[in-house]
Amino acid sequence: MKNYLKIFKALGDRSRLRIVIMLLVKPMCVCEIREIIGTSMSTVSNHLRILKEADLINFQKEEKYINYELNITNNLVQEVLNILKDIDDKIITDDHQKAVKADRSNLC
Amino acid sequence: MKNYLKIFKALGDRSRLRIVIMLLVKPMCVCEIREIIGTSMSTVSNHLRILKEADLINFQKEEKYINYELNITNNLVQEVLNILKDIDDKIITDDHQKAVKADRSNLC
DNA sequence: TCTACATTTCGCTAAATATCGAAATATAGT
DNA sequence: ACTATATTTCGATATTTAGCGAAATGTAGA
Repeated sequence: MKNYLKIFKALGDRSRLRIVIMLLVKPMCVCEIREIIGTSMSTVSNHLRILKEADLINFQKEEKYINYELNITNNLVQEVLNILKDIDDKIITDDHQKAVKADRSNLC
Repeated sequence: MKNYLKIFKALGDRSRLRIVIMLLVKPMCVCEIREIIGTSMSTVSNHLRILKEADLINFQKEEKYINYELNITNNLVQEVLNILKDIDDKIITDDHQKAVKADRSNLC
């Protein structure tokens, strides 16, 4: 039950739900996510820690940056992501567009 | 996005997750749920209110009691319940057995 | 090794929330 | 209409949590 609780708790926060859905577009670094969510770096970092502990995401080093990505190797996460794909929401659409355009060389 | 957030927030609490899963067994009244969860009546009532506001459950009068039941008319709820069916957990199994045996005439 | 910079950790505050018992409400059955 | 009882609401408290800025950490590249 604990893994389910962690996932639901993680997704029960507006910022974290937005982060997970924008990672459907592509893996991103803390800087890029921060720019889209609009909170401080430390806050984003904390959200990412919680998402990681719920096993929703992973990270990978790439040059100077740490890329955060959805953990699609987890079956439960896959099922949840499948549900999230149906979300129809203006903020989510905007986030999506910003994620596509996100360019770390201009932000970080 | 709001409906998703409400559902995830509602399910991100241990007691509420247990309630939802035990309602998969059968509709139950506050008394019966209280007996299984083990908190006060008012706490259970509050959890049920939150689950109702997330559109996860409905209620129906039956004699002296109010039966709470899963709202399977909601598509999103259906998808979520489908995920929850896979939970393998001792507390959940125990709850399930207690729900089967629950007899309001001895409790309420 | 030094520097620049991406990220995390820490300490704090404000807001949200789970829980309780007591009081209020509603209603079924006499 | 009265009574018993099922349920909700209220007010209070303790815990959790989201957010911040500053300081610490880690590391890529010069």
